[in-house]
Amino acid sequence: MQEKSKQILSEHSVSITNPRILVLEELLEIKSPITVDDLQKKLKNKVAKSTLYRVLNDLKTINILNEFTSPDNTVVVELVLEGDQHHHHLFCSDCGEIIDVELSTNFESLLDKEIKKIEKKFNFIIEDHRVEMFGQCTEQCKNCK
Amino acid sequence: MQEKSKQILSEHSVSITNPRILVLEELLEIKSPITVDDLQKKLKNKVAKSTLYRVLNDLKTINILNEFTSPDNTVVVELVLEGDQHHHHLFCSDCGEIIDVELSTNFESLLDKEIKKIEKKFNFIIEDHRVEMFGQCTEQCKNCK
DNA sequence: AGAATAAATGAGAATTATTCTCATTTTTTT
DNA sequence: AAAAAAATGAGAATAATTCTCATTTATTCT
Repeated sequence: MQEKSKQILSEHSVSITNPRILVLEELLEIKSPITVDDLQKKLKNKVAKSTLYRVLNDLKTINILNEFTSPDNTVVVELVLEGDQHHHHLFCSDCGEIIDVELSTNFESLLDKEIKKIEKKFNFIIEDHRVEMFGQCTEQCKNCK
Repeated sequence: MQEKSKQILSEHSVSITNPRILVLEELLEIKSPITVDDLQKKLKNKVAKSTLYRVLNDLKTINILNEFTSPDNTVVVELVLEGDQHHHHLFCSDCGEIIDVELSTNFESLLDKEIKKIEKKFNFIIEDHRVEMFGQCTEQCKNCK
């Protein structure tokens, strides 16, 4: 993981420093969305708070960090590497879990068509989209059991 | 608008107070998504900051306020009254405008089907969804001209 | 309608999340 | 290995939101 982290940094011409490696390792490890606060806890004492935010901004800059908010407006981050599958998110209001969800390729292409219509209608260039789904896991997710 | 605001409050058994009327009037007037900060400015001096947040929470509680975040994680609110058309949002990264977008009923029903598959797959009850689209208006929106 | 009760408000303090500052340390360049 | 450039840590500063509490406003109960 450490090697992979270094590789990612060097591929993006970002200097290789300990905090960056630690944050990347952690994000690679969990490989699912996590709140900044939880990430901070996982890195407890190893990376200063200000540095964590800076590193996250660095990762955003090189376009490998997806940032969004949970239904209660908490910021959530997720590593998205080149070649990773396009996906969406499912939020559980009971336990707070956020699950990565891939929609069928057929549906995605219909969505693309729908988006082309919207582009025309509103004279927009649309370069990205998100589908978010909200509900409750039925007691079997990691946190609920 | 004042009458409508009072009606909305009484329909939801929320006591009718001046700040609540003022906030509702403003939201009814603009009838599109607005950041809390911009809303605050529009109500300048008429409603205390703490009260504004309280009133927004009241409206959330009675389920007529939709709250989400813009791509830069700023909180945005929007009044959603019973009977209002289900819609989604289009964000312009140039001017920050947020546009309400209705997708075709045909597409929405396909999305519902897709969501049913997700419910089964992840053993979830999904009760709501959002489609967000990100791009740039091509110089003709309110703020860009 | 008027008194009594309950709820909401305003002002600012407290809290939380994030950014900024700057002296020190680490990394990169040469 | 030295010099230059960049990143870090600690905590101060800022921004967004919630909380506290004395006062005001709304509702309830004769």
